[in-house]
Amino acid sequence: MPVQTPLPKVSSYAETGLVPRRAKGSDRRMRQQKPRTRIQRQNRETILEAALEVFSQHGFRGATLDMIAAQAGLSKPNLLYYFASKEAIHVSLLSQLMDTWLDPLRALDAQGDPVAELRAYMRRKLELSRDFSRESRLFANEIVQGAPHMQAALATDLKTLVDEKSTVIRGWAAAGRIADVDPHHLIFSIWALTQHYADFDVQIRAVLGEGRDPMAEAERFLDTLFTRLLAP
Amino acid sequence: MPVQTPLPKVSSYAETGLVPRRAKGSDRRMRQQKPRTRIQRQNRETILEAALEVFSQHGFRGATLDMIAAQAGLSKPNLLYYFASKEAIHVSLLSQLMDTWLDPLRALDAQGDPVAELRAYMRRKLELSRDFSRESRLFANEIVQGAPHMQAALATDLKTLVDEKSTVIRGWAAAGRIADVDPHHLIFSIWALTQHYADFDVQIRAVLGEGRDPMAEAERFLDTLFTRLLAP
DNA sequence: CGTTCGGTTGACCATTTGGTCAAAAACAAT
DNA sequence: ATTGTTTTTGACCAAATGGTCAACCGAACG
Repeated sequence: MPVQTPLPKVSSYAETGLVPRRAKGSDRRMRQQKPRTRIQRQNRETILEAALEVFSQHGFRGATLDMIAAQAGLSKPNLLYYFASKEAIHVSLLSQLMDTWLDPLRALDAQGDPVAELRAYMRRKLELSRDFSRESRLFANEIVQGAPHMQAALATDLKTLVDEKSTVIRGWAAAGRIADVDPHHLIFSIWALTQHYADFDVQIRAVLGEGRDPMAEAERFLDTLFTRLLAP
Repeated sequence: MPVQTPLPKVSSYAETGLVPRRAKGSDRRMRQQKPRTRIQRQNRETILEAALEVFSQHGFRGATLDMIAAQAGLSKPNLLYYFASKEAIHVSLLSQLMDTWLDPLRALDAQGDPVAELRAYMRRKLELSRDFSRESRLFANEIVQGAPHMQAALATDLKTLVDEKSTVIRGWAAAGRIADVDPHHLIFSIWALTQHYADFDVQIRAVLGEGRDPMAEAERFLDTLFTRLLAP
């Protein structure tokens, strides 16, 4: 049994120890990209919502189909009628998430005011951390453990978008409209600082103690931080 | 079966689903705080090192005793001769880690030059991320999932130390020796920015592409960032 | 040399868990 | 109502996994 999991291409069974198996029954039907009936769309929705709750709290391995089924109010075999496997639910959740997650960066406008654009990006990311902390933790869990299901997406979609926006930012720096900082690391710093408030929520609350509002304080602090960092 | 795990005091079996059970055989002996023989000290060491490797890569639930045993080059029953349970290994690792992790902050000297002290703290944390990335990921895994084994330590040891250093920093700000920023969030930002490079390593490498040195670049970037943030 | 005791392990066990399946409901179409 | 299709589930299964235990090994000590 390999202890050092080799980095997989797209989807790894190494993590779960499962051997890929042709699913037979429902699989054929579920392969249809678009769920047909209303009940299908609705149940898939319910399952994904439940799975998000459970996966984000326990990680992939820590979550069980029974937990997800209970949370969704469905029977376990019923889950597997809508998704081919536990892994399929996880992957579905992750790929769906990726889009939402990148939207704020896509919105960064090369024509806008540089400092305002970057601060707005930071604020949008912070809002995501506040309003979609489960999604953030799901993502964090995945990446911390080596992104066994997302490697590909990171190196393609994500990299492409980041590189593109980095060019814009580099342009702004070259024009002297913001300070001369490395665009990639500037973006990393926005990710790190905003996601930290979602992913390390327990720690932050433990340290701050009762009666404080981490997110509200974070917004003020980060606003100051980026204003000072970016000033030309 | 509860899907929503209630937050436990110190050590929770809820996560594993196991019911506490009196260990009989080795437990009595292993309760002795200090390992007696050299071989005991050495094997415990070996096991913890192996467990660190495995836990940091797969999380608590994702790791198995077989993986750890294989990595350590010991048999599974032998692991359980030295530690009462899988959980005991995990807890041992975490409490050991806590100290190392806080050292850099402890070293923050109220008598030193404010900006230099804070930048040095940041740099020490970044070095930890570089040289002890497994420890960082172990910690991240634990916190992201709600810190089931560390709640207490966070709210006591950690909070105490952070509050203490926050007072120092607030003093510096009040004296106009650094910019007037919230001390707690300043510390959070150092944690977030440095640990991000360890915990999200895969993502960072995927985005930067080949032939770059994330840590070296991070050091320059973060130095700029904190210099600009802290300038009075 | 034999006993003792720390250390080690093969075989085993109970539970958990992802997944299957045949049959039953529920629902639609005729 | 009758027939066909989709949805649901109780009962199972095989593999994985944390943990146990009785027996075994090896070296120190009398």
